[in-house]
Amino acid sequence: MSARATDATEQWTERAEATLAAAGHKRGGARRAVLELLDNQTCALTAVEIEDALRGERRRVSRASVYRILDELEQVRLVQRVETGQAMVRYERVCDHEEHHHHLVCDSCGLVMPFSDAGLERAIETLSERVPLAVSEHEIVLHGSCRDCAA
Amino acid sequence: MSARATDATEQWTERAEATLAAAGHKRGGARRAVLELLDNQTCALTAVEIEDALRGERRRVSRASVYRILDELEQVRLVQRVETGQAMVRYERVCDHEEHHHHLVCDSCGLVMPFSDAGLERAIETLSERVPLAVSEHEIVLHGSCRDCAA
DNA sequence: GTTCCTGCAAAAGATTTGCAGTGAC
DNA sequence: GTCACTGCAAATCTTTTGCAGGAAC
Repeated sequence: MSARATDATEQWTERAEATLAAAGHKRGGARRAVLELLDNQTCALTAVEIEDALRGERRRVSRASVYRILDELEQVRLVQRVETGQAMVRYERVCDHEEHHHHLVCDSCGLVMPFSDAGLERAIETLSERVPLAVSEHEIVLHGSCRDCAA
Repeated sequence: MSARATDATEQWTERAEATLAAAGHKRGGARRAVLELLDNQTCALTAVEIEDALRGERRRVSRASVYRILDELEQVRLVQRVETGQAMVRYERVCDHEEHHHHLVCDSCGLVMPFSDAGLERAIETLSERVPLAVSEHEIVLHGSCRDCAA
């Protein structure tokens, strides 16, 4: 299932540790666990989901550490926030070589799915040059009902 | 400055009260004050900003009421949430006859500005038919530095 | 040995809820 | 008179911070 656990993606964890080391950080077990978990996700997770997943799979990591680690990673652009209007912020890794994507949110059951669209990216790019803001990032969220909930 | 205080927009407050009445609500001073305030905004406000603005301009409204009123208004689609990644949710009125718009957020100073783009809307519309979600709404936020902060 | 990493407990901030009194119909 | 509206205070939930011990370099 997890098509992400390949050489190409293992590199993200490695790259992350290298980037952090270059920024003067030391290695640590909690952060390593968070990195490996994020590296195997297909979509964005909340801090609580990360904490729960780690408790089951790898090693227990305190919630405070999860937030601190996510914050560090966000600052060096290894992860990005995703605001889905669900009261909690979601986070996912950023992969240069991977297609930029956005999110679909089912307002009934809370399901979050990724999607990408070249036409949309083009429109955003063109537009970015016409607005009174030096655009560095953009976030697009489509809300609605997923197939299960719409049925 | 406030180009919104026209007949066309006054109608929003009226329409809102009518919609609420039809849904079985009674009128109330706090809600009226919130409606009138929202009707005169050019962009989205947070609950705290609404509370502060009302304390100065019209009448004091408790924060709990602000949240309750915004929630009611959101449910009947008279206002919509705007997630700008600033820890607090923003709200703005929904106007059928008005151009659909999205938001620019300056990550340095927190400034929020509206913008709209027909090409972008077209791209979203086309795309909406190809995703595994019955899309009811979409939200687009561009992040970056505003002119003052970029200087 | 110094500096970063981590967990725990407490704090902070936004939003929600319970309850009682007031107002609309 | 009944049911909705509102304010206040308390509760809840997410996220942040202070502190102390342990680990990395």
